[in-house]
Amino acid sequence: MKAGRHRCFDKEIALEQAMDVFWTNGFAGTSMSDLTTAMGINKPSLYSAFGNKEKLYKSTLERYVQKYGAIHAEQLFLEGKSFNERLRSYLTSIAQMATEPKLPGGCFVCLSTCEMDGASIPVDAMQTIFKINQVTNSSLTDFFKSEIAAGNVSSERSPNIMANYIMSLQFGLAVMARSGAKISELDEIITLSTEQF
Amino acid sequence: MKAGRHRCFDKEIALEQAMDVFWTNGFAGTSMSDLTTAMGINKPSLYSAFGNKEKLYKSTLERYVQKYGAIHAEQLFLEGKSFNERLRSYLTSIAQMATEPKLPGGCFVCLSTCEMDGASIPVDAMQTIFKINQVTNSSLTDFFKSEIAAGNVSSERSPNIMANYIMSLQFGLAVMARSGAKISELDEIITLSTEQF
DNA sequence: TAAATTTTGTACCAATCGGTAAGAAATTGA
DNA sequence: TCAATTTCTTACCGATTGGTACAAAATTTA
Repeated sequence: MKAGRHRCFDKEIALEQAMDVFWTNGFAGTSMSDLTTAMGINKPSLYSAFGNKEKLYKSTLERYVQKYGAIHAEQLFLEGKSFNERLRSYLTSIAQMATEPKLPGGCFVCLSTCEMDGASIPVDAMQTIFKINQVTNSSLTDFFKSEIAAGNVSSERSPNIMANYIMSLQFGLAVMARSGAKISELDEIITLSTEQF
Repeated sequence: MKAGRHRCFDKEIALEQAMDVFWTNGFAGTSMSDLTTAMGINKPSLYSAFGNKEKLYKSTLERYVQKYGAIHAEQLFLEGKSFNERLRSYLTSIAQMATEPKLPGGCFVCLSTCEMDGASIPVDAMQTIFKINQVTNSSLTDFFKSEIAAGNVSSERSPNIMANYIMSLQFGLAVMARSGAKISELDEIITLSTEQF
């Protein structure tokens, strides 16, 4: 055991609480006071445990991807389901998260991507967001490649174009959820948007 | 002619400059100094002409809808084009704006909608954004209703569901543009997303 | 128990936030 | 020319911003 006073809070729980604040208000809309209040700690404790506002932000983004990204991606590889069903499961998983009352509305990565263009987000954090989207895109592309190889989907469509289409769909669902769309409406959108597969 | 010193700046030009700043950085990410610098005026001139930060923000939103919304909507009613072509023209018009190098990335309304959930945007402004989306939705719904009545599209699909689908598509395209997607990629997404019509 | 180490709470820092008071400058109508 | 009116510039307001110095409190090792 290392010497010194013990930390009075759970670092993992505090990180998730910070994630909720950033997810709700965005980077620019979140103050350090908002964070310390939600996390139930003082500023020196926050800075000691997480660096600064930008580093904490990046940590919450990575946490978000790890906590939710994997769950959604799993739906693409469910056994005993058709290609179309798995695609819809993936989007439905995202739609459920985006409308879950216990969570902030929409998708944290989508919100962060929207904040990207301006000067309000530090360059380092922008690269983090950009990379997350890049990984999502290449994962989806790989998925469509293998599905084409397996003969589950027409080879006339480019895997990358399909990946781009699904990405814009999930972004779109997230924004719709942010503006108050119900899960039933998102389900209908998903059904309509995957008709051609 | 009214008495008193003349205004040294063009109110309409200043409003568009403010729009660009909000469109780039969002409401929370924009400071009054950002605005006065971009508009080339002093703070008292800004407050005298536009009220305060929130009122100016709402004015820029209304300006945005008036300046760009109409152009996009026109595409839906072009004569001599099929239903599918007109739908694609509508989305392409949005995609071109969202990727136009001279403009901030994406769509101002989409960005604002993403900022909605938190406490960073005043309630009054949130209602403005909500209303804009509501108008877009009902306009699209009306459009699909009349196209169904004209026999240009299957009556088996609900007009409102189609409107929701197109809205999430345009939001999705805007976010993709915000993260650096090229117009050629968005065009491919549009083609794929309108195949079923 | 004493020294070393770590976290805590308080109190503070310069800079910026949104917003305004007050007077100089410019323009009109009389 | 002179009062009335409007906008401009400067300088400022209290509050909040992100971030830190410092010492008390708590814990381990010796």
